[in-house]
Amino acid sequence: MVKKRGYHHGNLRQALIDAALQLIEVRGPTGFTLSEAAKQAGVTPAAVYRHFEGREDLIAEAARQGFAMFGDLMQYAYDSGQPSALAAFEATGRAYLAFARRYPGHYIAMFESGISVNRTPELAVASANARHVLEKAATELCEHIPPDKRPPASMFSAHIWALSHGVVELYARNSPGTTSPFSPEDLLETGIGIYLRGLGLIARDS
Amino acid sequence: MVKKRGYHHGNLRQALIDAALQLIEVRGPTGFTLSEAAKQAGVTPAAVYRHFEGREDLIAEAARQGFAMFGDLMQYAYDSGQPSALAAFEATGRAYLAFARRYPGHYIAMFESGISVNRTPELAVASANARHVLEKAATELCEHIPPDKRPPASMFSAHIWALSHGVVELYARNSPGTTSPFSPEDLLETGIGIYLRGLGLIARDS
DNA sequence: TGTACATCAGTGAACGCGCGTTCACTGATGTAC
DNA sequence: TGTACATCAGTGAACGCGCGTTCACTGATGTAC
Repeated sequence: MVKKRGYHHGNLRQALIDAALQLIEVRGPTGFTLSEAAKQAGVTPAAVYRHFEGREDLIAEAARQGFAMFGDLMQYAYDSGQPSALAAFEATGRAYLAFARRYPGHYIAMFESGISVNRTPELAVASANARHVLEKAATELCEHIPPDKRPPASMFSAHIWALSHGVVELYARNSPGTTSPFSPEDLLETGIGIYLRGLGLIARDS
Repeated sequence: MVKKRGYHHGNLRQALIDAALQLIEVRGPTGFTLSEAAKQAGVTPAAVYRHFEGREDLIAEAARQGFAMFGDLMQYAYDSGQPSALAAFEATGRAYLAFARRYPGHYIAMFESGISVNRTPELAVASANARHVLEKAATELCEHIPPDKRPPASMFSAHIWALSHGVVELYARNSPGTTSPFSPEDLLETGIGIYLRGLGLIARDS
């Protein structure tokens, strides 16, 4: 609970977003209600309308912040792997899963809340930026493949995104019944490893 | 609308399930309400309780039927590819996507509705059966890999399941903004192809 | 430094709504004789 | 074949609930003079 400064909250806008994220994380994308987020921020539901147009707008902003962090994290990981295209790519993949693990509320708001990425221009920009980081890493790595055997970079990155997302959804949630003897991190790392070997990007025995 | 036989409906139970599936497909996993499903089946909400314990129970049964069909479809595809382990495996993968495409309501009820696969014993069995088909195909294909380079079959099948699920969620929905120049079918087929090449199961140039 | 005043972030009551669920009931169906 | 009756699938009214949203308001804040 944030320390209140008397009548005015101080930073209600962000407090509402944080409350929303926590509710989404605990109760799932459906479990979020505007009223409850307001209550958790110590405020009347009506106060929300000073800062957001409504319920959807609140989720959209939470998702936007998620995409912004997501993009930054992947960008940072990408940079940390440079100048090796392979290292940069693998770091980016790991960053994907790390983000989903550390910020499940954001991840759910971004991918499972049902809000369109085109709902607001800001959200669309943040989402496109994040996508671009992964695509850049994929494009760069693609250049190490002989052109005649090279898949389109957008297909490459779509494969990796799909694999990462699938691992998160099926194995990194506490989704009951869908357990696996392997950790999501292991699954993603080995999966990407085999995939890259299939592209001839890493040696067969490494 | 099903032809009614006077006062009694005839097959209200299945009509409710079908209505639920259609609503889930159109409105998303959140959009489903018991009342609306009842209305669509031409019946009072209270009538639902003659056939189901409540809202959750209805979704669980819809998901169970989905898993049953899902398992059957993959089993059929698997059989159709025999005796080639590779052909059987690839057919099973294609069947995964085909199911998600043709029965989106079932797919959503199964994987996105938030109901636990352990909610009822019948649901758990149906889900385990479906998983088993994919694992069998993976195990069989694994045997063509030299034991020292062979990944555990459960890891293998987890990779494929994750990739398939990711492709469905990100590219096979009309999820706005997440478009790709490639069809989901292409994405999954090429993705699995590269992956299998990485395992040495198909030739590098095929 | 002190006062008047504009701004605006919050209140609290109210609304209409659709939800899931319950209950006593009714009337169609099918079976025993 | 006809009748009495048990079964049970549906009705319809009612419930309490929490939701998102609106509105006129109030009182804290900060600025101009």
